[in-house]
Amino acid sequence: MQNKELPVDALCASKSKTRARSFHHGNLRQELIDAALCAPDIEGLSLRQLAASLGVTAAAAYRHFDSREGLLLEVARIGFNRLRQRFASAFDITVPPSDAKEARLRLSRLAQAYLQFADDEPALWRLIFGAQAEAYRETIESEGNTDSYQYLPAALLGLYLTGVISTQPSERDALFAWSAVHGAATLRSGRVPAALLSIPELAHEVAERVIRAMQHE
Amino acid sequence: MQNKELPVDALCASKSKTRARSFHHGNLRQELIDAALCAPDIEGLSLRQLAASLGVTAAAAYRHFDSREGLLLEVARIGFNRLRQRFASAFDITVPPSDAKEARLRLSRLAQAYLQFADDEPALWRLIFGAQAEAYRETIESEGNTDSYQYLPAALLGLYLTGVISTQPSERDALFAWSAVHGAATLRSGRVPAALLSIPELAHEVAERVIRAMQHE
DNA sequence: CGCTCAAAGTAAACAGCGATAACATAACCC
DNA sequence: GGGTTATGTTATCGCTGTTTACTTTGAGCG
Repeated sequence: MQNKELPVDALCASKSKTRARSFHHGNLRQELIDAALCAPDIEGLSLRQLAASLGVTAAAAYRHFDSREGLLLEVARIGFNRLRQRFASAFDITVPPSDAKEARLRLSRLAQAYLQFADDEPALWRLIFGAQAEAYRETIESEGNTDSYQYLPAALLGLYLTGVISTQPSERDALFAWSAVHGAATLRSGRVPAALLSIPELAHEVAERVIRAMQHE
Repeated sequence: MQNKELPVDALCASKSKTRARSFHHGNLRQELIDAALCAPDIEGLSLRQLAASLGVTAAAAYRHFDSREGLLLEVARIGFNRLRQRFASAFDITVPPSDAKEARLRLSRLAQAYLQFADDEPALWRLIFGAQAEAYRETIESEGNTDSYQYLPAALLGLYLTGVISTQPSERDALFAWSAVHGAATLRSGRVPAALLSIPELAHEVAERVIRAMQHE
């Protein structure tokens, strides 16, 4: 697992590196992935066009990937990693929240990470939560990459430990919270034009509503 | 607009009608739509295979549709209509809810309609809420088919009128409710294996949580 | 009844796609 | 340097959506 991703930089702009390598491309595998990451519609991209844009034949790609789906799987892997990194930036999961205010903030920041990811990288978002999402998810989870699922339960538990909610959060609580945030991201991407709220505002609102829904009587 | 849909019958099973029409098929347009409705993956279906399954050349389909997308648009139209019919069956929008209990039930039944549609017709669900959803939605809404959007605001207003919630529901309330239900449907289809709750139970839970989230202090 | 004509099918072709096989080149290692 | 291997290319296959030109059918009408 060689994570060369580095920052979420905008290397998407630079079309050709104008390096003009003679025969061996030198870095084709990574550049195919990078180019795919930049595509406006990752699921719908053409392997031939992608290869051609790197000045290479389509067949060359098959030295590095079993199939088109194999490339997309690799891209999806990066997508999941980027989302996980955003979760990790939302709050430090290893230390408990100091007080109720911070516990609330954690949930809000988690929602914000989710929404911002969908907004910043819509193509990647559609890839990993779109039609083929299940296949990618299964494959990638089977490789042990499941720690993304820790953050939401941890955030909810923090609410309980700081007294924001009075009962221990259940799996159904987590599922509802996830539903609300995921639905908000889906609706925001495309459906609602230009959006009523900014992403931080929306994240805050969704988080507060989810918390309120957990405060039984 | 000739709505021949009729019931959501299981005509999907019958492969060939064994009618053996000589040259003119007689009903090709409708049968193409019907066959597409039965496909396990509508977005990914092949026009050639679809035509062949009806004993007809692919080019014949172009007598009835501009393109493959044109056919899918027609299928999406039916999808939106079926969803709207399910909404209409959830409650009678022309009469206000009699009491608080019925107002709550209305929201729950609306959520159930949404979830049941996603569960009963997953391919159709993916088509109208999937990758190309925006395009279909825009086209179909521009034809005036927007009354599906009345039900959720109406249900929320009913909650206000019967005193379940104390403030008039805003557009953001509706957006959150929609997010929660849509997210639940998305997560349920595929992600959560076999599901923790039955659809009516899930619908009830989501509705109650959404209501609770609207009951500010 | 027979003529006409438009509607609705066919067959053949095109470009583009993913994928494979056979071949060519370049780099690396001893 | 020479053989091996990694990594390219070219050619080809079957499939796709789509268009063109042709053919068949059925319905209207004098």
